[in-house]
Amino acid sequence: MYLQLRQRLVDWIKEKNLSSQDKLPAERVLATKFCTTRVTLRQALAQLEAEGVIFRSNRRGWYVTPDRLSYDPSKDIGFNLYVQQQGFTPRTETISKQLIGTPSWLSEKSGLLVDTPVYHFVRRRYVDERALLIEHNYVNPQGCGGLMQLNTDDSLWQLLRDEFNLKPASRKIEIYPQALVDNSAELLSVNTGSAGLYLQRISHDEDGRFLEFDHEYWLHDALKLVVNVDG
Amino acid sequence: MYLQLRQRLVDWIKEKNLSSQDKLPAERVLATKFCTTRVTLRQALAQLEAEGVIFRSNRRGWYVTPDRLSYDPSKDIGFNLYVQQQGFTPRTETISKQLIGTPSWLSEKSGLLVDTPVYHFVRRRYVDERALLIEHNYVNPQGCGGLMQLNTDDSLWQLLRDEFNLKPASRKIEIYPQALVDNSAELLSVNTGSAGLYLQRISHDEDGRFLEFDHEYWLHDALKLVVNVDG
DNA sequence: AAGTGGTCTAGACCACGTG
DNA sequence: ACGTGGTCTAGACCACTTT
Repeated sequence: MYLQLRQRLVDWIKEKNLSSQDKLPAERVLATKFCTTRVTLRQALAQLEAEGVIFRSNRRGWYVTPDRLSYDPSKDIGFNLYVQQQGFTPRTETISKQLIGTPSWLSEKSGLLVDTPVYHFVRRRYVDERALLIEHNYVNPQGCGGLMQLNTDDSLWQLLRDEFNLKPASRKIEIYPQALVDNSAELLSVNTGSAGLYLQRISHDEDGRFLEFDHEYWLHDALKLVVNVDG
Repeated sequence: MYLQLRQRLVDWIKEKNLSSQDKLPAERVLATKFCTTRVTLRQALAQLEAEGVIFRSNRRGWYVTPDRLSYDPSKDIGFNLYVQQQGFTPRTETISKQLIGTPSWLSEKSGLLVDTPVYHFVRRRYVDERALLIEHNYVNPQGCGGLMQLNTDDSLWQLLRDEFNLKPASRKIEIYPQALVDNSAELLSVNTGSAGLYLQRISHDEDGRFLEFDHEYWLHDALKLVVNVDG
């Protein structure tokens, strides 16, 4: 029954010509309109959410999902440029930036000694005013002292390249589906346990020196990764 | 409440020392044990499912999720070898193989003319007897006639390389989270709408000739993609 | 044949977002 | 202040799996 309802909802959305980011009526209204219980309706909505057709924003209601953003994590032209090239409007918020001591897990991954200073940035990125991801950057301050005083609402890599002449030569990227919980879920205004995509990237320069470690927590329906590989 | 229950379940699993692929008790038993409703229990279970802690197999019950498989889609050493290297037991089932006419969507992606013959393989891959993915391969028969008569329960790329001297020179990979529906969901014994990861790969040889197009539908909790990128 | 997971009903309360 | 989504109750039936 909820799968039939799912289909009726899809048809209804198409009929009403709802498009990207448009809001659906309240659940009780929809349940009445489609002659069903709220529970069953919510199951149909959850189905469409899983398929990426609609999304919800924390107690605010249900909306039609925009098209996925294409994203190549092996490039470093910067998020904002990427988004613009695809005809969307980007925005980045720097939530926090500080100089911290290298934690042990980062030490293992980067080779930095524990408690060595390292820059830590937390940023939230939007596309068309929908928050799509939370990004954590850990940057080796060697060679880019003063980075923290600059405006980090654009591409970090652009700053590193243009201001400090730092370029990544090799990158190791890890990607897997992971539920959004705790901080990431809160900052993205989604429920704990919402489907998400986790992306991690570690970059070294041509001398094998650690440059940057990066975590990204994306909404599950927000992006399409595109990678070109040779050889 | 269901988040507290989630935590109690985690603790209980740890206490009982349940490990990879072990079965949890029936939902009604758990609901009684933890003094709650089946509905609330199921919400806690769904939370743990989203986090990849447990998984369910079609009306059979809940099980503890094994570790993720690491997987580099830019390599072509073959699934079976990959899995073995990580200490697991692989298995591949060829569900269907046939020579079909190139459909229009594939024509656009590959450059093959519509209705030109192309090999189509559908395979199901297991790790430790858990079905993790459904794979569709479309192979350009030029240069590998007779491929369909060979055993395709191992690496296709190994066959192409060893039997036909075909090697990919460039690959374009697309990856995104996508709910498992219809055939893929059925073949993997999961409910329609279960979280999954979609992976698509198109390979050309050094002359730019189309070699192979590949779709993969993975369980969301089954893999960790690892890609190394230079430059 | 029994038990199980999947689904559904018809309510209810609460905390949060919005006006 | 109101309406909303998020959560919960205490049942029930069915189809499928397992015994």
